[in-house]
Amino acid sequence: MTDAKPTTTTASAGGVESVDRALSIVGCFQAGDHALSLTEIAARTGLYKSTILRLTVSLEKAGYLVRHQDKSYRLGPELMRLGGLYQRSLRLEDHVRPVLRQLMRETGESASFFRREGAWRICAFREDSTQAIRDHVHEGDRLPLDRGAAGHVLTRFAGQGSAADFAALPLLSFGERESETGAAAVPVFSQRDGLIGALTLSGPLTRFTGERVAVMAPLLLAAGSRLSETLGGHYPDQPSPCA
Amino acid sequence: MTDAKPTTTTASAGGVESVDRALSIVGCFQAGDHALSLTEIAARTGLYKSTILRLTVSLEKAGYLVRHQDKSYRLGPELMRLGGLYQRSLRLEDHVRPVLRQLMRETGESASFFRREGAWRICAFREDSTQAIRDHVHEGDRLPLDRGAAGHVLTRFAGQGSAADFAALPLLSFGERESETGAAAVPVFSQRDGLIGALTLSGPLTRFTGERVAVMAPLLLAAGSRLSETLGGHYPDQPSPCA
DNA sequence: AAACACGGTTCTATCTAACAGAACTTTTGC
DNA sequence: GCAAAAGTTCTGTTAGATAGAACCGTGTTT
Repeated sequence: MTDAKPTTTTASAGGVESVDRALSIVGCFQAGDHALSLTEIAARTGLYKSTILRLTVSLEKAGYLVRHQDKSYRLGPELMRLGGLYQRSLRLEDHVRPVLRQLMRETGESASFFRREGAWRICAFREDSTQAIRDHVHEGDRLPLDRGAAGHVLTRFAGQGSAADFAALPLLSFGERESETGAAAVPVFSQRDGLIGALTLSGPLTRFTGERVAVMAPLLLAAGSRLSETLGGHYPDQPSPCA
Repeated sequence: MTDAKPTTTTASAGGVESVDRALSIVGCFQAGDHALSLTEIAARTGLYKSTILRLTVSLEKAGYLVRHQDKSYRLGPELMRLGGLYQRSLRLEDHVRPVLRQLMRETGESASFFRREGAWRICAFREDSTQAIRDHVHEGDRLPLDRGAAGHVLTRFAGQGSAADFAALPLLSFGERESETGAAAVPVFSQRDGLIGALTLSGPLTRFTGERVAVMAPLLLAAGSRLSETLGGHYPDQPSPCA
């Protein structure tokens, strides 16, 4: 074994060890990586090169990795195709995307929709602000659930939320995850699934002053309420049209 | 073995069989699938349920699948994160996206950037037309290389292209891949890699008349040339600024 | 020109991980 | 309530996967 240890283990968790290893190869790619050498992958995963060579043949066949002539490995296009399948399997884009676009137009800040997945929140949809200074989150990014306005919404409204919870909306954060980023978020409900996500505005702290938040808040609340209604859910004091 | 046979085989191709199997589980999800049952996955992959149950534990741990309380499986968020990593690893978005947006604004049709990956072409970036009637391709989609204007560009200009090839631009297609879709495409070059992709306009045949194509052609050619220059490549008769 | 370092590739003895598929349990539909 | 279908558990067998040494090719240094 080379000096780094694989982070995955099947000892107590079930699963198939060689699948774990293969996916750890894919998972060792990071933002900013253009390509990785065999040696670099070995260093990052702790797997023997001979093991990697065999595992990567399967990954290449499936389109998860591409090997180039200089022997380097790059992530492959099948990941993007599957990522799009995942995003569309949520069946939310037609509802969420227009609302994000409008919020971005109205407020000038980046508008995102986060979903909870286990102990994380996933940026499922995003419309970046057109301003040069903005926070950088990408669709697909996985962020911690215990930090940021969206994380607080996804935690606090998991059980539908009380009147006091709603009265506190939008939930705000100042530099919790990224020291210079502010955010405001509200919940989104559907009829079938209850809380399905958090609608969020985010940007640099300098643009999240009290005055600016006072302007954004009613727009965000209205958008969250309207989107919930579109999906068959509703905020309190606004009965569902189906009720 | 259940009645369907797995499509992947390692008999002559190398690789690790259980990794092939695991990835065939992920790969059996199709557009329109919201969730799949264990039985449905077994039918699509030809794997025993007991085998699937073990393989999916690894896939769930890695975030590629999510198992819900009703026992169904859905694609997981890690795919979207990795898909985004792949897209950004191309290091093209900052150059390509603005050009696609402008082309879409100027022409009203969907603008895409396709890359070749083996025997396929991948839609790496896309700006959908805002018109209600438009063709439906998504970023990440994999399309055949031997059909469509973009496919012809990626084939014909692989070796830089001759003067006659450039004179024929933009390459056109009418209902080759989708019977009601028209497309026009030009190549994009970079200094380091030569042909890196095809810039494409596409839409319903009814909007790809001779007159309409005559309007689009110079806009598309200018965009392809400009984008190539931005990336250090160039079209003939337009020497590289670095030369 | 020779030696060395590094990255990538091949090979194989060993062992255990993975599978097939039966049996069992739970859920669903009639 | 019962049958069918879906999901889950179990285990004997063996073939597949690994560890890691040996080898090869390329680039650098002396």
